[in-house]
Amino acid sequence: MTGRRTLVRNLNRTREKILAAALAEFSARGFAGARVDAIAGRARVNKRMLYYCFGAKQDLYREILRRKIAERAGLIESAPDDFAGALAHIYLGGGTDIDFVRLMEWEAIDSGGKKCIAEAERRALFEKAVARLRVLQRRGSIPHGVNLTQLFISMLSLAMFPLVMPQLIRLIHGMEPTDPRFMRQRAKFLRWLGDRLEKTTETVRIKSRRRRNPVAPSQTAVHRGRPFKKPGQLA
Amino acid sequence: MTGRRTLVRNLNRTREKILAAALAEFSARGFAGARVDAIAGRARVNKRMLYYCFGAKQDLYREILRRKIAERAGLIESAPDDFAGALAHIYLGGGTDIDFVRLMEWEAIDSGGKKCIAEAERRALFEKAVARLRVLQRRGSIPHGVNLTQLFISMLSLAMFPLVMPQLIRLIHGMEPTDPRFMRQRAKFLRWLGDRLEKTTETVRIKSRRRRNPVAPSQTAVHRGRPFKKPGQLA
DNA sequence: GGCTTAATTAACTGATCAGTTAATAGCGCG
DNA sequence: CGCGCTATTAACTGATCAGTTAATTAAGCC
Repeated sequence: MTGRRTLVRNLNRTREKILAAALAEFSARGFAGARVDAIAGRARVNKRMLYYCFGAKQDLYREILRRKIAERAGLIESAPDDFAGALAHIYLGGGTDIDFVRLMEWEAIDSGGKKCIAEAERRALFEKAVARLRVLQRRGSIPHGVNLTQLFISMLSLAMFPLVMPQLIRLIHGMEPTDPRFMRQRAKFLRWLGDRLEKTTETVRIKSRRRRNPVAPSQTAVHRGRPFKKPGQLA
Repeated sequence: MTGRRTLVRNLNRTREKILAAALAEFSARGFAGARVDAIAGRARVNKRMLYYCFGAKQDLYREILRRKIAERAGLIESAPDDFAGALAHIYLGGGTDIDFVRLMEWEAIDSGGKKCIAEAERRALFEKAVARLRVLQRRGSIPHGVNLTQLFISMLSLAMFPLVMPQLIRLIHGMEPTDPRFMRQRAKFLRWLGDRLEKTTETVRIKSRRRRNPVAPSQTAVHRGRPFKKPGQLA
C-alpha cells in the first residue's frame, strides 16, 4: 500500500518500458506467440497502457521491427573496404545480435510473401551493399563474372545462420552460438573465408615461386590464414 | 446425401491424408499457428480423427518433424566427393525443399534451447559430414588448419538461407527463392564458391603460366567457373 | 441377420487472449 | 482548492481453439 501511494505518471517512461519489454517478448515468441499480458507484466505497467501508447498489438510489433531495422541500418555503411573485413563486420555487428536476427526470422516465417516493413529503405541499403561489392570487383578483389547479389546473399547467410538455426549449431558444434568462444571462432573462420575468396591474385604470386614443391603451396595458404588473429576485435 | 451413402472407412488412408495436411499446415504456420480444424479441413476428415490416429496435436507435430528429418537423412551420404559438388548437392537436395527448411526454422525459433527431435541420429549424421570434410582435408582439397565444423555450418548456411529468409531474397534480388531461375543461379554460384575454396592448387598452376599478364589470371578464374553450367540438374 | 468392435461424425467444454469499458487518480493551471 | 485532462488501474467481453464426450455407423465374424 505504501508503494502504491507514490505512483508517478510519466508517459515517456511508460512507453520506453513497454518498448523494451515488447522487444524481448516479440523476439522470443514472435507476433502471434507474444502475449500483451506478458509484455505488460515484463514492463510492469497495466495492460491498458499498451493500447493507450501504441494502439493495437500489431502496431506495437511494427514499431519494434522498425526500430530494430533502423538500429542496424548503419551496418552496411560502416563495413570495412576489404571483403573479409566486411564479412566479419556484418557477422559481429548484426549476426550476433540475437534480437535482430530473431525478429528477421519471425518476419521471414510469418510473412508468407506479404509486403515488409521499411521495404524501400532496406532495398536501398541492400543496393548500396551490392554497389560496394561492385567497387571491389572493379579493383580486382572479387573476380569478374561473379554474381554480386548472390555474393551478398551469401554474406548474410554466413553471418546470420548461427543465430537463425541455433539448434543445428548445438547439434553440429556442441556449443551455443551465443558463446563468446563460438563467436570468436566464427569471426576467425569468416575472415579466412573472406580472404580466400578475395586475395587470389597475391596468393597466386607467392605460390608460383614454390611450384617445384607441391606441398609447399598448401603450407603457404595456411600462412596466409594467420593474419586473421587480430586480437582485441572481440572482447 | 448420395455422396455420404458411400462413406468408406480406411484408417490407413485417413492417416496418410492427415499426415499430408499436417505437413502443409505445420510448415506454413508452425506448431502453435497451425489449427487442428485447418489440418482436418485440408485432409477432409473429421477433427476427431486427428486425436484418434495420433493423439495430441504435439504428437502429430513430432511425427511430421521425424518423418521429414528421416526423409532428408540421406542427403549427406549421397553428396559427391568434391566439395563444390557437395555444396550444390546440399542446396539442391535440401535447400530447395521448402517444407524441410521451414520445419527446421520453426524448430529453431520455437525450441528455446530445448532438446530436439531425433538428436542422436542427427548428431551422428553431422559427424559423418564433418568426417567426410576431413577426408577432403587430408587429400589437400581443403586447406589444413581450417575449422571443419565451421565449414560444415557454412555449407548449411549457404544452402538453406534463401528459403530461411525469403523476404530478404526478395528485397535483395527481386526474385522469389522458389523461382527456378533463382535456384539455377544459386546452384551455379555455390559451385563457383565451392571450387574457389577447394581447388587452389590447380588454379595456381594454371595461373602461374600467365603471370606476365596480371589481368589474365582473373580471366582464367572466370573460365574455371564455366563448368558449373551442368544442365539437366535443374529442370 | 445379429452382435461386437472400431472408424467416423457432431456437438460440447473450459481455458486463453486481444481488445473494450468503466472507474480512479495524478498533475498542472487558474 | 476546484476543475479539466490524461495517465493509469481493474474488470469485462466475445471469439478462438485444443481437447473431450456422445452418438452413429461401417465392417467383419458367427
